[in-house]
Amino acid sequence: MEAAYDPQRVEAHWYDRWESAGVFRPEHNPDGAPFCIVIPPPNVTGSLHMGHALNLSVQDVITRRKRMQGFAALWVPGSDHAGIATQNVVERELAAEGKTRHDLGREAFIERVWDWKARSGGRITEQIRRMGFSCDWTRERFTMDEGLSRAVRTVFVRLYEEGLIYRGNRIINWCPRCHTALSDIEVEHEDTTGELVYIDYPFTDGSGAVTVATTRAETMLGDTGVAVHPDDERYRDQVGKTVRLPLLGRKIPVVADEGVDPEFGTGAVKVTPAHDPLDHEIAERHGLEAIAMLDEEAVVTEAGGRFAGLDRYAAREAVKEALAADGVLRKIEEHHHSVGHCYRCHTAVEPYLSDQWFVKVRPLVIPAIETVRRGEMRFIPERWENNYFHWMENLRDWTISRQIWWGHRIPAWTCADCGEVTVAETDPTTCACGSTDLVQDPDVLDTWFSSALWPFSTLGWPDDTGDLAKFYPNSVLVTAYDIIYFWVARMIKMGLHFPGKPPYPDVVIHGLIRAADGRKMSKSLGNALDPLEVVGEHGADALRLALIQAASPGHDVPFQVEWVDAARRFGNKLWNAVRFAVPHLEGVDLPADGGYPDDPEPEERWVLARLHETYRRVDDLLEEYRFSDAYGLLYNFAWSEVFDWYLEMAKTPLRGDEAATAAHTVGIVLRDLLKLFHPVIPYLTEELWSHLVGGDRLLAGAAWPDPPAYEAPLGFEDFRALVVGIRRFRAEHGLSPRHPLTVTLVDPAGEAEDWWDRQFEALAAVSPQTAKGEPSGEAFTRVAAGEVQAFISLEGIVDVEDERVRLRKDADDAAETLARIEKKLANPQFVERAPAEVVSKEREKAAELGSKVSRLRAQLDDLG
RNA sequence: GGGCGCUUAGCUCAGGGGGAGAGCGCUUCCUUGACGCGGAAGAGGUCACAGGUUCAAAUCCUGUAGCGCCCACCA
Repeated sequence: MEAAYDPQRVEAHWYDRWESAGVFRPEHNPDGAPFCIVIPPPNVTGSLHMGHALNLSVQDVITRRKRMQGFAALWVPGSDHAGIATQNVVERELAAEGKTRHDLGREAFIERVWDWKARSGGRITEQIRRMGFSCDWTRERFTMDEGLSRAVRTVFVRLYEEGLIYRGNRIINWCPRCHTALSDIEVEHEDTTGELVYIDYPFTDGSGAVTVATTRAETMLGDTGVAVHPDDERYRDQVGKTVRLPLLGRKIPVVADEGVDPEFGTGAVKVTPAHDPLDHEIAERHGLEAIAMLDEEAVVTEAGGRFAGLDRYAAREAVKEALAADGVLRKIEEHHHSVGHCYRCHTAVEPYLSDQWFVKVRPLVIPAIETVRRGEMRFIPERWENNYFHWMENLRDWTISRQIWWGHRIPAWTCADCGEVTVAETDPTTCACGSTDLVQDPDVLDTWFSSALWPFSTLGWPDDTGDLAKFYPNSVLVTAYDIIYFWVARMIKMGLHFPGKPPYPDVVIHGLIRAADGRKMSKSLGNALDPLEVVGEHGADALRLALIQAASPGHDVPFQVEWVDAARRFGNKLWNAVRFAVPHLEGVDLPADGGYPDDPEPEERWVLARLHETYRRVDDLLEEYRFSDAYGLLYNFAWSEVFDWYLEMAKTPLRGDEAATAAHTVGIVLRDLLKLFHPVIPYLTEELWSHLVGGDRLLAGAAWPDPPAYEAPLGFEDFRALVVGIRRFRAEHGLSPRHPLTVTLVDPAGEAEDWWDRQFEALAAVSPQTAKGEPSGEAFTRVAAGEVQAFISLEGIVDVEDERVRLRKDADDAAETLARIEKKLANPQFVERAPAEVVSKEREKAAELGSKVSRLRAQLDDLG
C-alpha cells in the first residue's frame, strides 16, 4: 500500500471496474425490491457545474446505499436536448462562419446540431463518470432519441384528442432575439428604472384632451383606443367620445373597462391590443382592432408610418421627440417597474400576438395538487409544498410551441386544400378530404414538454416494458428548488395523467451552490468554480464529501474551496488508518460481512458499542434524506472516536499475544466505516477495501453493514476524563506530553478496571499506583472522574502557587454553575412541573458539581 | 403588491424548549514506528432586537430592523 493518499491515482481505475462488473445495473441485485431514481437530465450543451455536482452527489449517496442494502437499484442517466439553448450554441458557431441557420435550411441545420451533439454532447456524461456517479449507462436516454420522441408524440396526440391541447391566437411572451414564443416561467422579471410618459390625446370634438400615461411610448403607434374605469368620476363624460391619436391621426374611441386601475397614472390608459395582454383583453371586450406595430424582431412595421424600420428602443426616443414637437408630451416621470427578459439570452421579451399551441392546465393541475395534499407525495423540506400549491393554483395555460428548429416537431399537419388540421402519432399522408397536400406545422415543442415525461418515457412508456412495470413510479426525485415549476410540477401532472400514478413519493429539494461571496456562481461574474478543476486538484471524493457535508436541506450554500481541502484531509486520515491496520491483518481472515467478535475486550466493546449507535443514527438520518447531518456525525465518529481513541488504544494489544484478535476487531470497525462512507467517497473506500478485505469482491457491490449492539464497559468515560485530566495537567504547566509523573489512583469503590493500566501507559504516559486512601506527605493535585481520583505528585515539577491559582479558578467556575443549578432545584415550580427525568438529571449534576467543588477546595487546603 | 427564508464563535454554516456545536482560522506544546494533510491541550459566543407563552426560550408565538429569494397583466 502506497504511503501517501493520492486521489488522482486512486480515482483513475475503479469506474471501469464497477461498470464492467455491472454493479450499477439493477440486475446486480436481481431479487431485490426495485428502487429507481431518474437523473435530472442536464442540457447537452452544458458542462458540469457545482450545482450538478451537488445534485448528483446526493443522488449517488441515495442510490449506492440502496444498492448496498440489496435493492435492485437503478439510476437512469441521460440528457436533455435543451431546444433554445442548444440551437443558440450552434447558431453562434454558424455566426462565426458568417452564416445563419437560414443559409443552411432546416434539414441541414438540424443535421448540424446532431453533429454538434455527437462532437461535444458527450462531455457532460464523461464528467459524470469522472465524479464516480453510479448511473446505469446501459439505460442512458436522450430526450430526442427515438423512444422518447415517440412518447412525446403519444402524449401530444392524446392531450389534443382530449381537448387539453389547442391552438390559439393570443398575446404570448416573445423573445425578439431567439425569435420564439416563451412560456410564462421562461420569462425572468428584472427591476428596472424606466419612464412614465404622459401624452395628451385630443378629443376630435375639440373639447380638450385626455392624458394617458405609458412606460412604452412607442406602442402608441399601435393604439386603437383609450380606456378608463367605469366608476371614474373624472372621465364619466368622456366615455364614448373619440380622440385623435397623435402622430398618426387615427380616430380611436374612449371606452370604459373594469380592468383599468384608476389609481395608476392619470387613470386613463392607451390601448395597444397587439402588444399588451391587458390591452388585448380590453380590446376583445370592446371590439377594438389589434394593429401589430412591431414585428418579430421588435422593429416597427409599416403600421408605424414614418417610424417604420426603427427598433423598439430607437422608436421610443423618436416617438417621444415627435410628441414633444407636436406639443402633446405632457411630462415624463421616473418610474420603477419590472421588465421581463428571456431566460436564455436575457433580451427583453415582447408581448406579442401570434398563433401558438397551448396546454390547458386546469384539468391537470387539480389531481396534481390533490396528490400532494393527500400525502401521496411529499416535498422534503415540507415548506416547498406551499410554493408548489400557490404556483399550481394560479397557473395559466402553458404555451408549448416554439418557433425554433431544434426540438420535437409538433405532430400537426394542415391540409393545403381544405385547411383541416390533422394531429397524429404517425405522419399522415392524406387528409380526411382526400388531399395529399399536407404541410406539417413548422414549430417545435417546449423543451420542458419532453422533460415532463422523463420519469416514465425513459423506462419505455408508452410500451408496457418490464422496466416500466418495475421502476415506475420512481422512488425519489432529487432536484434544486429552481426547477420545481419548470420540471417537477409538470412531471407530477403528466405522471398522474398518463401512467396514472404519481411519479415518485418523495421530492428532495436542495439549494443552489453559490460562490464564496454569496452571489450566484456565473461565468460572467468570474466567480464560478469548475467542479472538474476542483476534482483535478483534490479528487472527486473530496468534492463529493464537501458538498454533502455542506448541503443543508433546501438552503443555498456559499461554497468554499477550503471545505474540499478539509474533506481531502479526511480522506488522507482514513487512508492512513487503513494503512496502519493492513500489516496487522496479515494472516487474519477479514470477512466482507459480519464477523463481529463474541467476547471483545473492554476497549473493543466500547468502540463496537459506539459503532452500533453511530450506525443506527447515521442510517436513520440517511433514510430521512439528512445527508449533511448523517455524514457530519459519521465523520466525527470516525475521526475523534475511532482514529483518535480506539486506534490508539488498539496499539497495545496489537503488539501483544492477542494481536490477531485485536487486529480482527480493528479490521471489522474500519471495514464498516468504509461501507458507511462508500456512498459519498466511493473511490477511496473502494481502494481501501481492496487492501483491507481484499479478494475480488467490490465494495460497490457489497452489503450495507448492520453492526450489532454491544454493552460499553462501565467507566469508560471516567477513564477518558482521567486521561484528559492528566494530559491537561502537563499542557497547562508547560510539561512535555511524556514528562514523567508520579500518579496514584485512589479508587475507594473499586471502579477502576484492569484494562485502565495498560491504557494509562499508552494514552497518558503514566503508570499509576493504586491505593485505597489518599496519599500524603507531599504536595499533589488531583483529577477526578466519578469516584476515582488520580493524584499527581507536584514534587519537583510545578510551582505550587501556579497550581493553586488554577485550582481556585476551576473551583470558582464549578461553584458558580452549582449555584445556578441549586437555585433551579430550589424553585418548587421547577421540581413540580418539569419532567421527573429532567429534575433527576439536574440533581445528578448538582451532586457531581458538589463533590467536584469540595474536592477542589480540599486540594487547595492540601496545598496550604 | 403577495409569499417564503435568513440573522448563532474572527469567517462559512449546522443545531432547534432543560449542560452553546462543526469546518477553517487563532494560542501553547509535541517529529510517540498510520497520518505534521498529524497529535494533545486551549482561547473565543448576553444564539439580530423588543415583547409574550412556559417551571424553563438560542429553540415556540407576535412584532421590529437588516439581508436574500420567489411570485404578480407595476399601462
